[in-house]
Amino acid sequence: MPERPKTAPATLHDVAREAGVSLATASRSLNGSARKVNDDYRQRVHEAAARLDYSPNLSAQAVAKGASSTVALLVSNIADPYFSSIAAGVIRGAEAQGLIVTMAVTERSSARELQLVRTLRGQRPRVIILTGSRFEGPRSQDALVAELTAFTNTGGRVVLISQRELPFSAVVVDNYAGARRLANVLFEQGYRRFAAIGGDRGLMTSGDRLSGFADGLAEHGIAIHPDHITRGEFTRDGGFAAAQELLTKGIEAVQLVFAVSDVMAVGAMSALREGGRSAPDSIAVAGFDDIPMARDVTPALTTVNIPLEEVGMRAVELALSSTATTSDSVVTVGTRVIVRASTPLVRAGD
Amino acid sequence: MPERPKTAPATLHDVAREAGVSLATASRSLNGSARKVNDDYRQRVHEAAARLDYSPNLSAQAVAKGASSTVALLVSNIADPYFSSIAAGVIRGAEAQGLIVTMAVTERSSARELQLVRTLRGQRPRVIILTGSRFEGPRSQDALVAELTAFTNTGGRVVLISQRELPFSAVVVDNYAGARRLANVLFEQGYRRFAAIGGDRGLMTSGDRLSGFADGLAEHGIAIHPDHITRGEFTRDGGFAAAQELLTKGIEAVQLVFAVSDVMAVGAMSALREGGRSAPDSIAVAGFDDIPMARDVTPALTTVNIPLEEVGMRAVELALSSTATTSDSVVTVGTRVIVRASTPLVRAGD
DNA sequence: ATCATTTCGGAATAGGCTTTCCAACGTAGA
DNA sequence: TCTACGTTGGAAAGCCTATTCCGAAATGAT
Repeated sequence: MPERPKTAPATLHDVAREAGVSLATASRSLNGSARKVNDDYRQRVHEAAARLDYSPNLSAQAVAKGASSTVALLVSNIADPYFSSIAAGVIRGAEAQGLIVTMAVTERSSARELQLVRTLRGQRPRVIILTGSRFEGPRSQDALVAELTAFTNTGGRVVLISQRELPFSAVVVDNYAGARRLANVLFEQGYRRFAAIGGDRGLMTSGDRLSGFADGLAEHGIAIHPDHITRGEFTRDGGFAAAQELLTKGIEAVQLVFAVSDVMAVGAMSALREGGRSAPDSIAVAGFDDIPMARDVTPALTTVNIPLEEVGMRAVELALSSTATTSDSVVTVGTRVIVRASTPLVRAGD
Repeated sequence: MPERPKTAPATLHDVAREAGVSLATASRSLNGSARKVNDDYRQRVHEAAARLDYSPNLSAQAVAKGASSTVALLVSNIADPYFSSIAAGVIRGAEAQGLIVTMAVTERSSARELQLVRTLRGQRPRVIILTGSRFEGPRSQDALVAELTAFTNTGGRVVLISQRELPFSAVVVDNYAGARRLANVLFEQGYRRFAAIGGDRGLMTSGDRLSGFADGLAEHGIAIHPDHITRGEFTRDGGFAAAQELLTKGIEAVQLVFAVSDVMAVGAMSALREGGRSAPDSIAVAGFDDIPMARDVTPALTTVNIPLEEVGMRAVELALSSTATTSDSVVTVGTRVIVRASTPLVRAGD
């Protein structure tokens, strides 16, 4: 039978009184303090705590200790499978260390991102993890860097995911190499004439994947015609629109469309289908990320696997590892080309 | 140029000293206090704060005010699009109220759920939101109810999503009615012979949808043969396995498979395809939830739309609305049948 | 010009917890 | 039996902020 305190939560003070011990003893009993307390007392305190439904006030603990037990995570859009997979990894990694995750979404706005970092910093989290690729360009990030630096100066850790340009630790994906290898694999499957769908100009992830892909093709003396590269938002709808644009421009001769992310590839496949060029029969499509959904669309999507959940876990580990204390370190996770039904072998003479 | 405090974050005290005012004045200047402070002072304080990279300590504020500014959200699995869409809504709703969201994942384990509620309660969040349907059954939830009751007794708000059995406020989806309507629509499209895939027995969401569907068919004198109902985990793989089981049992005559969730339906489509019964030509498939992905699979999935993001927002609003203070209230959100390519019209005589 | 009000800065207290410091106790060694 | 030392409980200080309570200054009215 739980009590009915009606109003204020039980405090440690209440527990101490109920157990007939001092505050200090109660505190030492209920958390793993360095000092021992007599088993009799321990027990009395625990019983009293149970009786009062006591739950330690984490905020008060944070104030007293000067360190909270949270990890702050910023994502562009939690409903996007790319980010939600990373978030799952972050949550798992944090939990392994007994930390709680607080999350905020930036909606891909730098202004919001800055604002959120400001707010989140107030939580005094142990770590702030930023995902979602930044825009290139010199000055655009100054305020953010200043804010993050202030945070690290006071003992906080910052980890960037998939972003190496800012002076902080990072978990990065070798987008360039992955895309390059993808291009090679596709060439070997017989593809020769390509189109590409990128993210907004200046988005680094998109840029790296695009140039990796282009360089991979260049190894075989192939170039993508500039008219066959379109750009859109880094979303399903962005991919849809970009593919429509390709159709308008005319891609009759094109055999395969490479989209720089799976969500864009999925949108593109829908647009292509509506435009009468269904994959895989009329045109092939490849993506990047290997989000869970890539397996289940029809045709299943050829893509470059990133161990998304591992990326999230690694970010937490990196932040908390001692080496990260002294200097910024970068962990690179590998990628793997995954060939599925969306890019069948090209018949000779096609 | 940010300072280099090297160690401890600047405190309000530091700001006050730097600005040459009292602690009280600094506090009143930096947050929207009820009392006014002279513009000169305000300015001085703000400048000092900027100079010191001051960021208010949210934990300390929470202790001083006796109320934190966080919302705690529990989901089964954040990588599942159903939950990540709801989470997006919760985050948006919380942000509208200036609240921060902390998230934890239960992995569908009651034990973990209880444990997490205990931990989260320590945050003294304004609201705890639980998603993921509970299992039916009398006593299994006692400990959880006790914990949540202790929380509400001390002024916290609890909101359940898609769950009406526990004595707390809830945002519920009319699963029964939606499934029933779906059955009617499918009947009108000409379907007569059905199979169904459910979640684990005892999972309420699954049960409601299954019985709604069955009742909808019963209105037209149709029943599903017991052999044509299988169950699996509430995941993509669960749907895959359940569909395989259906194939084994033999569903030659079946025209349409209804899965109680879209993720299961997606898994089922894959299994059916592998088994030589591709949708929509060889068999039709319908799901429930209308996750974003439902649009993009091929064939696009007929399903019952739930405004997932709205559900999340509503949960926050409900928790914070004054009416919820006095008694537990239930908000029901409507559903809408969405017909897509996975359930084409049945040719007469088929 | 005087008195009643209002305005607003500052000192002090509260809030829940951790931790340092002190003192009392018990044990062991001589 | 006496001293030295390690244990362990308790009192109190400290963490950072909000807010109450005072008092002084400024304002307005008569």
